[in-house]
Parts: sequence; structure tokens; C-alpha cells
Amino acid sequence: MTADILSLPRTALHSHVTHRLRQMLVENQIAPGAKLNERALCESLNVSRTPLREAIKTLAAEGLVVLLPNRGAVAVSLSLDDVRHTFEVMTGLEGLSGQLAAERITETELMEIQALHFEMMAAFTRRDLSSYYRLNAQIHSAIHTAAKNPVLSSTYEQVNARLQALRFRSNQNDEKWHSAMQEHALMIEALQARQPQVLCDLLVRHLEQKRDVVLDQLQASISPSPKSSHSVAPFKTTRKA
Amino acid sequence: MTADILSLPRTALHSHVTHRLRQMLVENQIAPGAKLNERALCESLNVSRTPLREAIKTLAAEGLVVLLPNRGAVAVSLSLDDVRHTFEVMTGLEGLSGQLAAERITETELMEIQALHFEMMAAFTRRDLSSYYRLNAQIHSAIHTAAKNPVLSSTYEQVNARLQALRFRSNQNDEKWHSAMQEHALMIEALQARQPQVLCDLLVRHLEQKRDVVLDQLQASISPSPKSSHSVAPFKTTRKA
DNA sequence: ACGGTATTTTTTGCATACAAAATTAAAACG
DNA sequence: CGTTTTAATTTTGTATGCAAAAAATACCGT
Repeated sequence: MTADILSLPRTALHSHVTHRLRQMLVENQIAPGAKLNERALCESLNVSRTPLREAIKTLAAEGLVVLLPNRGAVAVSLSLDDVRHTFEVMTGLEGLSGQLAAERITETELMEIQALHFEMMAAFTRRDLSSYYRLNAQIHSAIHTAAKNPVLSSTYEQVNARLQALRFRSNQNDEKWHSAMQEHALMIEALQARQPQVLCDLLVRHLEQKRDVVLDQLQASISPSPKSSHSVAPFKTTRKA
Repeated sequence: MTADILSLPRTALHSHVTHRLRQMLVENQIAPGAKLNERALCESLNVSRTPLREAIKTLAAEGLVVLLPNRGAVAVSLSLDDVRHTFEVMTGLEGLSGQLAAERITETELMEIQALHFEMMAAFTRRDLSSYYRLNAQIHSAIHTAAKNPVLSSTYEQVNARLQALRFRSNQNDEKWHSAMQEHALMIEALQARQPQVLCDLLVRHLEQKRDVVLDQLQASISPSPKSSHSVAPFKTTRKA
């Protein structure tokens, strides 16, 4: 008994499919490099091919899938260089966001971020990783909101989505996690003191650390054992032995 | 006798339509705020509704059109704040691009930019505005290429496309044009000297100037005479007198 | 004549049908 | 047996058909 929406689905089917597909890509329910079979997805999502294909075109524009002429679409699979380039852009955008946030943040917004930060410290103290991730995302999102530039926010989100599919774990060890917490504390201070450049630099270094972790993990996941967890290889990694 | 492509259109019809529509939007053949009538566009482009609608979804993801549920799509119409926000992002991206270009540019690339710069000086001397625009775009594009980050380039292009539709004229008067030329000369120097921060600052200030010109022109085109050249008003500017 | 309601027309959104291409399977040949 | 060729199947790309919603027009009451 699937909990279908059969009352008011009269609007926005393609939009619904877009969201669902994006979620599947970002959450790795569709692995990087995997082919998007229209028939299969149609059945799985209970829609016809028309809205599905429209959704795929949208996701292609967002860079989450790649269109192969006459061969359909595949989930984007980032090379190491792609990841480097994407982080470079993300870093620039996040730095800008921090700068603007430090200039434009209101007292209420600042207090909310401080509250989130305390919650995050609690999560850290308990070593509650999932809460930590959630709060971390919320804080960064709050900074973007404080920057008060919707174009910047949506651009950042779009670029960020491509990396989400990598499902990397930062803060593997306690030491790095601790230093990430300290960096966050410094960010709050920079926001309080309304120091745009300081916050910008902090965010940039923060992201560069994350980038290095991601790149290390990616490299580790491909060079020694080709178990293709989230393979970077363009197409089929399966070969006849 | 229309020069149709009847030999090899067997691939990428939606892609072709996307390009054509994007061009029409960017070149203002479809005015900001104008409704995209599917039937009309189908006839005009000689395609069925399926590839047309797919193209519209792509352009919606690029931010060139806005989808209204059950009411189709309209060409995006930027408010003054939208323009401000868009320029803010553009500035950040172009600054980053300049930084990276100054770090990564090769001798050959630098020489090509210098050549383009001399051509631009020629165009300026002749007060050949259209050549100037073309060369200006080429130089900026060459800088992006020199930054060697495809993700950055495509992100920039996408954000820039939304502003292209404004069809603004920078360098209205000779004085501003002259100072723009001087700024360009300084950029070349910064590239030669491989000074990332200097180039970044130059590009940022360059774009901020352009932004101010655009905002002035936009404001002038709406407050005094509501002749709706490229209207910023959300919908119909025509009212019964 | 005017405001509001009902009806027609148009337009959008989705599903389906059909054609070309690609992929896979089978067959023929070496 | 392996390789290439050929046929069947699947899959993608586009066109068309149908239903709901929106817009436009006509109608009606006051």
C-alpha cells in the first residue's frame, strides 16, 4: 500500500519528479556514472516519460546528469579535476557569502547562528555525528541567508549539489573534528565583530580543508582497490574476468 | 525559402531549440516578461511541443525563464535588486577568475590577450563600438580560459546570460570609455606581472562600474517615461488610459 | 450600461504512439 | 571456436492526442 498522492497531484508533476530525482542523485540512490533508464524510472516514479524527460533536462542544466546524444542520461561522475574545479568555485562563492554576511547580518540572525553553534558544540561533545552534520549545514545555510543575496544562494546550492553525491565524511578523526569546531568558533567571532575579510578567509580555509579530505578519500577509493564505491571511472567498471 | 537544416537534424532537436531560444532571450527577440506561447514558438521553430517544452525546462533551470504553474513560462524580468544581486555574484566569479588567470596563464595565452588588447585600442581609436564590444568580450573570455577552470567558466556564463538580456550600453560617453581602456591596460600589466590580487581588484572595480551604469540606465528607463523599453515591471505594463 | 456569471476557446500538462537509433542476441562465415 | 554480419529487441527522441486549467468571450440579471 504505497502512500500515493492521489488527491492534488494536478499540478507540478515534472517539478515533483525533478525534486525526487535530484534527491536520488544527491543521496546516491543513483550512483555516479549510472545510466538513467527512462522506462525503469517511469515505473518507479509512476509517471509517464514526458515529465520524466523534462525533469532530466532540468537536472542536466544543473549539472547533476550528463546527456549523451541518442544514448540518454547518466548521473554525473566527477573526475578528481572536476572536484578540484568545483571546490574552487564553491570556495569563491562561500567566501563572498561570508563577506556579505559579515556586512549585512542582523542581530537576530547572529543570535540564531550562535544558538545553532551551541547546539553543535553539544553534538560534538556527545560525538553525535549526524546531528553535527545537520547543524553544520544549518549554520552554513544561515550564513548564506544573512548574506541576503538569493542569486548567490541558489548558485551556491546548485554547485554544491554536484558534490553532495560524493557522500564524503569529513571529520573522520577526532583531531580534525576538533579543529573544525575551533574554526567555527572563529567564524562566529568574525560575524560578531563584523569583519568581512576575516570571515571570508576562515570560510575559504575551512572549505580548502574539506576539499583536501575529499580528494584524499577519492584518491584512496580508486588507486588501491578498484572496488568502485562511488566510482570515478567514466562508464562500466565491470569487466569479464 | 527558409534555409532549413534538412540533412542532419536527426540528433539533438531539443538541444538546437534550447540554443535558439536562449539566443532569442539573450538578444531580446523575446522581451523580458513576455510570455512564451508554445504554439507560436512551435510554428516559428518548426518543431513539436515536446522538444520545445524540454528546452523551456532547461532555460528555466538556467534562470532565463520563469515557470508559472499551469500558465506556462515567461522570459525572466529582473528587478533592480535582482540586477544588483546578479552583479554581486558575477563580480565574485570574475574576481576569482582573474586571480586564477594571473596564477595560471601561459605565455601564449598572455600574448594572445595582448594582441586582442591592441586590436581593441584600434577599435577605440576609430570609435568602432561594435568591434570594441566584440573584442572586449573576447578578452574577458580569454581571461576565463586562462583561469583553467571549466566549472567556473560555465557558472559565470550562466549567470552572465541573465544580464545579457538587459542590452545595456556601457561607455556611453567618451570619458568613461577612455577610463575603461585604461583599466584594461592595467589588467594586462597585472597579468604580465602575475599579480592575482591586483587583477582581481581591477576586475571587481571594472564590473562595479558597469553595474552602476546598468542600474542608472535601468532606473532612468523606468522612473521618468514608462515607455517600457526592456521593462522591469513583472507583467503587463500596458494599462487602459 | 455595468458587474457578475456562464460558456466557449485557447493553452497548458501529461500520456501515448510512432520512428530512428543503439544495444543485444543470433546466425553465418572464416 | 572466434569473428564479423545480420536480425531482433530495447531505448531514445519526437509527434500527436486527450484532459484539465486558464483565458477570452458571450450571456444575463439588475
